[in-house]
Amino acid sequence: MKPLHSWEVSIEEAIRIQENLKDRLIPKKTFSSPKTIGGADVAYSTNKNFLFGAIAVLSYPEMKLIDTATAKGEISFPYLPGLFSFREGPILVKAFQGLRVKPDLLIFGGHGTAHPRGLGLASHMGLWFNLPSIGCARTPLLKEFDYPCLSRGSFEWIFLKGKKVGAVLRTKRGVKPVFVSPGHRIDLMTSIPIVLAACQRYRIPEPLRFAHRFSRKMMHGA
DNA sequence: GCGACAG
DNA sequence: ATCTTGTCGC
Repeated sequence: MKPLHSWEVSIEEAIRIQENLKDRLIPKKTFSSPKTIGGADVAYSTNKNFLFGAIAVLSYPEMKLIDTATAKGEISFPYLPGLFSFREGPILVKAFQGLRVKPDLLIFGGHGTAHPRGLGLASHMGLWFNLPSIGCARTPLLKEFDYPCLSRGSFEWIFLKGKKVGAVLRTKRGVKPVFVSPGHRIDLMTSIPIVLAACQRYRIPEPLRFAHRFSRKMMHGA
């Protein structure tokens, strides 16, 4: 795939890139029914110098592991809420290139459009890979939302300037909800049932759980 | 200026 | 994110 831009940019340039890429997002479903779903996650070494990206591809809706790829790299961008993709993006691109089976859709451990400038990690990487993508974060970034009731599947909207940009979704009864928002080539209403279906027994979608496990495994072995 | 702030 | 022991609950 062709790089959309350089990753070695200043904070000001990164923000400008986000504002430009935002208009290229396709906020609607561009696929029929996904046969595979990938999960992307990154682990950080204790010494604070390296990071390890992992992408796991699972069959959908069976959620059986089909393929996986990992990559190691040096941390080259600080952690700044709102600029997360510039920190984890490069290593995820590297991991993605090692995949033998490309997924029909990708779920990221971060936000999509539920982001101050409408371009979280999932949106950014969805554009980069030109794939439908969903953001599924464990904690909120935007603050305008209510908590859903305790039953699995219930949700509340996340708002940004009066617009619904995401959902606080209860993926497991009585357990802290996750924060779902569409990334690229998908809409919010389509994203919710997909994330729910990807959560079999745990709060976190299976593709993300696999990716998390593999990224940590690589970190310990390297 | 101060607090908030995905991982 | 990562560092960590026990501990409460299904």
